[in-house]
This record gives sequence, structure tokens and C-alpha cells, in this order.
Amino acid sequence: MTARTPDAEPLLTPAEVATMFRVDPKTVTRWAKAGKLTSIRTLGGHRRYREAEVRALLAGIPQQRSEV
Amino acid sequence: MTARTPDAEPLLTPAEVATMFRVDPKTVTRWAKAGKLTSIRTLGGHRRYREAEVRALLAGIPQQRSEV
DNA sequence: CAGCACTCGGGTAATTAGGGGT
DNA sequence: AATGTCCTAATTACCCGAGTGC
Repeated sequence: MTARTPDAEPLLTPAEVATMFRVDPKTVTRWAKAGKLTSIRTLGGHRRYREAEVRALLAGIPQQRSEV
Repeated sequence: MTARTPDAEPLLTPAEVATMFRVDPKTVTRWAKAGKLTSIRTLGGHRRYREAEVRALLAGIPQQRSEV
């Protein structure tokens, strides 16, 4: 099947990321603002996070920084 | 929305682990540094502990030692 | 359209990390 | 060797009202 899958990367809500790290959703927002986490914004201003990146960070895998 | 939880392992804060063992949170930190307890770090450097591992230790279940 | 849970902001307490000393 | 305590700096948690997502 796999009807239509417009290259959509799985995204997570702030609450989901917060649950995985056992922190407050507000804390996840701070990480995004600090550039420690890539955030994608909805048209209304809400943040969404890349599942792959979150899982990598949980595993302790250092992420690549876009140059110094 | 009730944020569904994408396979996230239950984690505990240092204070929670300390309470369960009736020790100071500082002591829990030392256990983590000594490698006696698996620690997952938040992006801010704070530690989180695996609930399953903590409960196993509380139950007196000997953890894997790399032999003597 | 209405409703509810979630997120967005800011601001202020409470924890935690880290080293040092008993 | 193993804990508990003191200190400062950093990080995180809970307070509010208003807006977004579905």
C-alpha cells in the first residue's frame, strides 16, 4: 500500500520529547532556543522536533554542529 | 492530544532515586560516576536514571559485573 | 462554531552539578 | 573507600495569561 508518503520526517511534539528525557516541556523549548535541538515551527509558532535527532541525543550521540 | 509516547524508557530524577535509597542525591551522583548506575544526561548536563535498573538494584538483584 | 489539551511567552522557586573539606 | 555537608553557578520546574492545534 503505502499510499502517499511525501518525504515526511517523523516529528515529535514538545510533550513527547519532554517525556523521553523526563523533563518539563518548557525545558525542551529552552534547548531549542539554545540551538541544542533542531526545531521546526508550525505556522502558528509551535515547535516540532526531529524524532531521529532526539533519539540520537538520548543515546548520547554527539550531534554535528553547523560549523563553529 | 495526550501525547502518545514513542517507546520511551521510564527515567527517574536524582532526587527520586535518592529518596528510594534513603541517601543524599549527591551519593547517587557518585554511584553514576563510579559506573555503578547507568546515567542518561539531559542536554543541560543533569542526570536521569533508568527506573528498571534502580528497581532491580533495590530488589537486591546483582548487576552485571565484568567478573573479578 | 465551540471546546479542550497543548504550547507559547515571561518570571520566579527549587534541583542539580561540581569542587572542596569532614 | 564511602557519605553527608557547605558553597557557587548553571539548569530545570512551576506560576500566570493568551494563542494554537485538532
